[in-house]
Amino acid sequence: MSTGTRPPHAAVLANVGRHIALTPEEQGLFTALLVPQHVARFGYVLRAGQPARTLAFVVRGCVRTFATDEQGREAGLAFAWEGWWCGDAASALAGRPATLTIQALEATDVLHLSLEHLEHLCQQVPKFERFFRLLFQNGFLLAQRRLQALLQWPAEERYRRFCRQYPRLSQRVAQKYLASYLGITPEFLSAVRKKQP
Amino acid sequence: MSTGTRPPHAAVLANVGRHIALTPEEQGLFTALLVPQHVARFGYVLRAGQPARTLAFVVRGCVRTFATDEQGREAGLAFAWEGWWCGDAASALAGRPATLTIQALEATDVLHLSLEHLEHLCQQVPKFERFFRLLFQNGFLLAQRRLQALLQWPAEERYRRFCRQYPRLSQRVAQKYLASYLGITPEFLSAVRKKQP
DNA sequence: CGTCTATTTGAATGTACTCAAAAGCGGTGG
DNA sequence: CCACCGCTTTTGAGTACATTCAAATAGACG
Repeated sequence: MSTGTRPPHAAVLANVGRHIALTPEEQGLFTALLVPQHVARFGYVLRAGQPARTLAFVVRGCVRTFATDEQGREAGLAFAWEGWWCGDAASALAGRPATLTIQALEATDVLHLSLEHLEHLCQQVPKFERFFRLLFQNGFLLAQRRLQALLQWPAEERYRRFCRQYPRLSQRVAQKYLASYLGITPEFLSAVRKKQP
Repeated sequence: MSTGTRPPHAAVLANVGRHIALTPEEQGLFTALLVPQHVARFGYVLRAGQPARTLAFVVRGCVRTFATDEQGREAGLAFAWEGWWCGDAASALAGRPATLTIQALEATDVLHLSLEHLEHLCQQVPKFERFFRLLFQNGFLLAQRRLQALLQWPAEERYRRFCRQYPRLSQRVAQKYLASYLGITPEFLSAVRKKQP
């Protein structure tokens, strides 16, 4: 008879388990390092200027990662929802304050893993090197596909492809955030949508 | 008294050595897996449609990696010169034919490491997991910075920043390839340059 | 020196942006 | 549960940034 409550780390263990097999002890080692955080809608998982020390796994909810330039313009870099990782890895690795902001678009629960803990973990359980290799490898591949999209397709095509690739997400987040991710203005996205419903 | 010829794998060992320390035996294991290739100017390290099985380290010369769309438009994704790695990792990992093309811009020497060998190597010498984690991590960070550039800066600004960041490279490669990398036409790059010499 | 390709130049065009205002929609409180 | 308020989306006019096409010039390499 189930209690009805899922073990709090089941989702992240499933995520890790997709790439490496862990013993129960290793699972314990790992989950002991995770720090849960609840973030209200429109709250922040990370703000530019604050110390960036962690990668965060989204257990529930949805966030967007963006960069803000001097004129206050926002460039949407990524979305992350249940089962995805987010973070300002560049700043965390360099030991510098965050340059990126991570904002919750819904009530969101995340698990933080600090980079110090990550390094420890990799030394104690070398399998984790592999996991994070695959994680960054995947992030790299996704970023490269997005580069290609920005370089060679017009806005309308980028929008259509995004909707095909992430149909759920395109319904889930407000259009202004989609526009920022696609590299266009909300007004122009609206015009694009009128043509392609 | 030196022979005047540098050991053929010195450059790649130095590159790996920046992140992990190898014993002489481990160095031997690694270099035994590398397959050298010489590519003439405007020859190809990899062509779209061919099997993509390797990552390649540039010992000498300079290459560009680009994607070609249905209309034949090229999107410059990366340059690689002495001391950098290149490859179509996405295709190689998926076991599918290359979608990217890697073209030599000068007479170039590369060392190929197949992904099968990479996996073997990681199992025999787990330190290599770490090396490739850091390699992909770095690639991810660079790709993310480029995304930000494309999303929030106009062409002129992207060009100026590129010249500041890679002054040598901006002299080394033809402008048409630079333009493709910056996401603009050669004609417009020419106009931008007239204003900012 | 001659050929071939890269770069420059200019005019016409198109794609996407800015600014302003109206319409729509959703979350919140009454 | 409904109505209101505020934010998001839509609409439209005017503009800017970047492209396309064509042709002239400059540079590189054999």
